[in-house]
Amino acid sequence: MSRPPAEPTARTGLRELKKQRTRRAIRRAAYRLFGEQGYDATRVDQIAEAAEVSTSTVFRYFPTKEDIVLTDEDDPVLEAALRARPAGEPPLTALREALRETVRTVYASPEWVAEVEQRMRLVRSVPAVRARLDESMAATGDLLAEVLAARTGRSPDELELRVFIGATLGALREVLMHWVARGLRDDLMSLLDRAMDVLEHDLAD
Amino acid sequence: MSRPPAEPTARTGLRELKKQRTRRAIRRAAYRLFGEQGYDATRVDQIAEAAEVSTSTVFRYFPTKEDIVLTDEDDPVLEAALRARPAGEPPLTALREALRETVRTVYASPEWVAEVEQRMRLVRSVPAVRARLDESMAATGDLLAEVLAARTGRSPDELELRVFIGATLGALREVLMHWVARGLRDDLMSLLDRAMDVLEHDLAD
DNA sequence: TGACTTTTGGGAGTCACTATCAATTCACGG
DNA sequence: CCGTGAATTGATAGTGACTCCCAAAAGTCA
Repeated sequence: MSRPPAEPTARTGLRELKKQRTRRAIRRAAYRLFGEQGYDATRVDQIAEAAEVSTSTVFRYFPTKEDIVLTDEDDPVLEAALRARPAGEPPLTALREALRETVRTVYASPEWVAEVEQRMRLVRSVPAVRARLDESMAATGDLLAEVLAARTGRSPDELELRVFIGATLGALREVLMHWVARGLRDDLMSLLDRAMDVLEHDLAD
Repeated sequence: MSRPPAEPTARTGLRELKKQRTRRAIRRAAYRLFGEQGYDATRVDQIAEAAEVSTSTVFRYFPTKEDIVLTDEDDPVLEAALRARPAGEPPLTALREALRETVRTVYASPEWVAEVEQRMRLVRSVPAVRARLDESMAATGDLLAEVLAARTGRSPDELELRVFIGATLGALREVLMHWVARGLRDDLMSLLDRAMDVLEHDLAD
């Protein structure tokens, strides 16, 4: 896994480091203020001030206020997990296992868990954030379509494939909503399993 | 089906009539301007002016600009169709038939078709409108949960039930997106059938 | 017709977000 | 270690959706 010298990810040292720091500082400040005063009552200026950057900088890092909440570093994990599934495996099994793997990965990092939980609480309470989540899930759908289409040699636009993905993501959405509605107390993996069982067996209940 | 005299829907004559007229005028003006200049380039002031009302009035009728596009009169149709299904019928069949019935109803009215098509075009091109559609589909999900829970004597919050609904609506969303992506040329009913077949058979393809 | 209620218009204000430009900070070869 | 070029930042001035508020207008009903 040696990297070529000119990676597009880690360009030049100090600059990139500071950027990541700023990004984190903004997120941290935002989460703190959201927790203290609520999402709507927190102005972007306040977040900027708390993070010790200018308002313009906040918008340079996050295109919208909702994006401060939803950064979505899970997509690459899901994609990698799905690509790692054996070629012969039926799509639903592959997707199910990839989702399980993603949950496992997230749970392996305590701070990641904390972040996800904070995020989900905002998803529940703030409609705008929820809307943004749906949008990002749609993007995830496009991504999954690409990967699954490549696996089976079909077109990523084929209706049957998209329906399959749409149904699965719709189910996943309900899992997340159910989870957060009950105060994140349930075991996410179990909820996911129950949901995927519904999809696998027969949807006719 | 005779109605009690004091319906909350049609309160008093002239007032209500004018309201409906204003509502329509705003929508008509908005659709026209959106078509001519695009959604983003159309300011709410312009819509107000074209509809010959004040800007405040526009916001009194529609809480957001996106809501001018999405009014969703289909929900009651869907609900009625679902309630009309025989009690013994398995949920997926009932929901499938209810959806078919809804599509049929919409297609029975040419102007309704025109409206839906215009709406869908904006859903495709404007992210904000699409987000609003997702939100309204979530609300539809809550509605369906109530009705289906009542049918089977279960709780509307039960995960399995919500997953079932979420998956179906996810599939429906893909149908709509597929339909609009191909310029609304396909037969919507056929697309719906193909999608429901995917859900019914096995999602494993 | 006249009192009462609902709806409307207009104005002032808030806040997320954009565009722009000068100042600062970092990268890197000499 | 220094100077030049590139990336990043901050400040400022917008824009436009949306809210609040109040006085004028219109509809309702006795």
